[in-house]
This record gives sequence, C-alpha cells and structure tokens, in this order.
Amino acid sequence: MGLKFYPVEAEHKKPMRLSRYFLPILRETPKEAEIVSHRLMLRAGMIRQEAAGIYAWLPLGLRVLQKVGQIVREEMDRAGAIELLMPTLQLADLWRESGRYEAYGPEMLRIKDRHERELLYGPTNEDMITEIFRASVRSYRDLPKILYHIQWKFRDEQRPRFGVMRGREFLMKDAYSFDVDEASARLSYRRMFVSYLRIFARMGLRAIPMRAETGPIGGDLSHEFIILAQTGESAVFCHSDFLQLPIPGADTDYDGDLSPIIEEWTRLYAATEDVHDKARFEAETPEDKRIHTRGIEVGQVFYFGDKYSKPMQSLIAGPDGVERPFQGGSYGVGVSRLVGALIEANHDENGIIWPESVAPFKIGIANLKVGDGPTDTACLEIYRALETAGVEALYDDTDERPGAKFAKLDLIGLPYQIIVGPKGLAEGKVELKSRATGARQMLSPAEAIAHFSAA
RNA sequence: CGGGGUAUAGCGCAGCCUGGUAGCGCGGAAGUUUUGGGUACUUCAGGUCGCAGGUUCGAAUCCUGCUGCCCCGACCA
Repeated sequence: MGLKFYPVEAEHKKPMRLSRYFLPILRETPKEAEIVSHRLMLRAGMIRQEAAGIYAWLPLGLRVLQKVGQIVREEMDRAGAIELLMPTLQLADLWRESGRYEAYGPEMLRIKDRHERELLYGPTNEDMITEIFRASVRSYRDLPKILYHIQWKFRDEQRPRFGVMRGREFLMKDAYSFDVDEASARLSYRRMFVSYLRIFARMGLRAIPMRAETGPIGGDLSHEFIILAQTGESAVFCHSDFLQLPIPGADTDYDGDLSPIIEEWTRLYAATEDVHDKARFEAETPEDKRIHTRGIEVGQVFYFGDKYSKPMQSLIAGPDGVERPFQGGSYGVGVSRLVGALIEANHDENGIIWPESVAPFKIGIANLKVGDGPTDTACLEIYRALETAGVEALYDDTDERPGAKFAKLDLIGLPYQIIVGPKGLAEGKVELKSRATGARQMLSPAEAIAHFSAA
C-alpha cells in the first residue's frame, strides 16, 4: 500500500469581508486599560482579558502575533538556529536537577497531576533543552548548535499590568546555544546579537542593545534590546548615534566574522537605569548626543557558560578526548510583548498605525454605500483583484455610516485604505489613503489595484 | 508582597449615605431618516446588582467573611 499525497496550494492569508469576520470593536475604553497599547488592543478587538495577565487573542490580534512570530522565525533560521517545540508543562524533578526548583520562587506556577506528580508551567526552558541536548550530543563534532522554539510561557507576576506588555502568560521565542568552549560560545552570542538587530528592524523598530544585568538566569555577558518609547517601563540612557547605525543586511554571512557589527553596536554608551553610570555616560557621550528617555525591553541575550550543563552533567568530548560541560547561552524575544510595544511605538490619537511587515491586513477597503450598485461592484472588483494578487485586505462591506467606517479603519490601523463611494465613482475614482501619513490620492480602481498587485 | 481603590446589562457609569424589589449613555435588534469623518428620532431586547452568610416584614443599599479586578510601590521578558 503506497502513500497517497494530496497536493495543496501554498496557504497564504486571504482577504476577508468584515461582515463575515470577527472584529469586536469597542467604542469606549474599558476602564482597566491604562496605557495606550492596552487600550487600543482592547478597542480594536485584538485581545480580550480572561484573567489578570491572561488574554485571549482574537482574530485581528492573532494575525499580528503570527506575523511577529514569523519574522522572528525567519531571522532565527537565517542565523542558523534550528526550530523545535518544547512543552509548556515540565517536571519539577528536571528543575531540581539544575537546582532551580527551589531558587525560582513564587513566580513559577506549580501544578500537580492526578498522580500527585509535581509539574510546573514553564517560565523558561534552559533546563529542558539541556536535558534534550545531553541525551544525544556528546562530541564537539556536533557543535556548535543553536536550538529555539516559540512557545507560551507563564510567570506568575505579582502584579501583571500594561496588557500584553507584562502579562502572566506570554508568547516568547527562546533560543539556546551549545558550544564546546567559551570562544566558540561568544561566536554564537554574536550570531544571535546580529540576528536581533535584524528582527526588530524588520518590524520597523529601532532596538538598541544595552548592557544589562544578568538577572536570575545568570552568566557574565548580556544585552537587553530596548526600543525607545515615552511609555516604556524603565529609564534608559544612550548615545543618539544609535538611531543612525546601519542594520546588517539579509545577506549577512553568519558564518563569517561578525565582530565589526558587534563592535559598531556596542561601542557607544547605552544603559538602563539600574546599571547606569552617570560619570561614564557624560565622559563618553557629547552633551548634544545624550538621550535620556524611557524604553521597553523586547529581547535579551545571555551568555551563561556551564551554569546548566555542569549541574546537569551535559558533557561534550573535545578534540583532546576530554569531556567537559558545554558552554551555553540563551536568547529571548518577547513575541506577545512586541505586539504591545509595536503599538506604543506606532499610534496616534485615532488609533494604531501598523508597520506593513506586521499589519494584520495590508489594506482596508471601505464601501461607503453598501447597496448602491456601482459602489458594490467597484468594491468587489477591487476585493477580488487583491485576492487574486494575494494581497491581504479587509473589506468593510457592512451597512454603516461612512464616518463610523473611517473611524474603525483608523483605529485598527491598516497601512492603506481604499475608500470607495458614489461621489468618487462618479469621476471614475476611488481614494487611496495612507494611514501613516494621511496622504490621499484619487485613482481609478484599476490604478489602485495595480498599486498593490505589481510587487 | 505592602498600600489604596473597585465590583450594578457587552462597554462606560448613576443609584447605596437616608433599605421598599434597578436606571442612564454607548453598543445590540426592528423601523423611519440620513448618506464622504462615530446622523437624528421611535420602539424593543438585555441584569441571580461578584460570592456566601447575617440584620430586617423587606437588602444593590446596612454588617461580617471570601473572591475577582484595577491603581501606586517593590519585582520582573
């Protein structure tokens, strides 16, 4: 009996008619939402809170979450990291072996199953990845390796707040590097560092690597990647030239020498307030180049050596035949947090302004007079043409007032709006509006379609 | 975890002080109207007043306990 294959077309996100979609817009802001990203995510129907720090991702929010995750995935893969998927629940015994079970404290959610086995909802995966790695890798010949996954984590924060920016349950990419010695481990660290520059840049964010304390995970080399935002959680100090530094290209050779990039991006002063050295800042940074603002941490890279490999006896035989613990690092990106951070960085008084790379849809089509023959026809023509071209569009075919449609489209922040109504059509035109700039141009429907289907 | 709030319809709120069986706006449904930046009007539907005790003839309202949620701080991706 042979296997039978059913070929299917490659999936891509299709356009959607709003009348068939699920987009629960709120006109008023729920009172619990304090910061702008939280307010806008609730109002735009992206998320719904189910418990303190625990959210359901509604369709619009999910699309953004998946796009952010996909960019992270593509850049991890480009840097040579390998994706796997570890479970959310872990055995307590694993954490006892690394010595972290008692150390972690009440932030860790501890659970018992029906057999009274002690489990925990993973707040991170160093212990588990070490266990997976040691089961099969024993030789330096198999190194270096970088493994990662994108998985939900849980940290029982004493005080969750800021919506998805500091939830208890959160989606995180965490990567782990395995090397035979420190020199090699530092090369892995550099790969991840450069990869992070690209990840955030692709989302339209300028993330600045700042020297960081190593925190409970441990180690002696660490950077936090921080985006500048007035509403950020911590005060930051940095050199303004960071805003100008070039982002490594997609053609960056991750097997080559990355040190020039690292040098360029770590030369200038950048620190969060907890490690800020005022004297050094002022000595190294000219007065007119000093930035003092607030920032949101969106990623962190650690080198932690044998912190886990040693207690867990994950040993690698080197070229000399001697076994030693591998040298490790871990590299996190807060995927769900980034969705909030993106809104903090991209909004105005009317709502969200998505960068194209993470927008839930690229275009919103507003039918200003549903039921009017020529208007309906023109909208459908555009909608179908975009569908054929594989352009993600949301067609507002609901029977609402034009003003309500404009407000809704501005709120959910799709990069482009195609506005179709009888007035414009009388001239043979539809309006194309950029959400970011507010620029409008009148085009024929065919021109509007060509504007997006060419690329 | 300390401190402070709050809990009444999907959302935002009033009613509580001075107990008498629940109301407003938005949203939803039906309709008329309107038609390029959240139109106006009419009608309708929707609530075990967080939970459990207690006081009382009677509790959203007073008392006790519990829980959820929010804010400030400490802490954290």
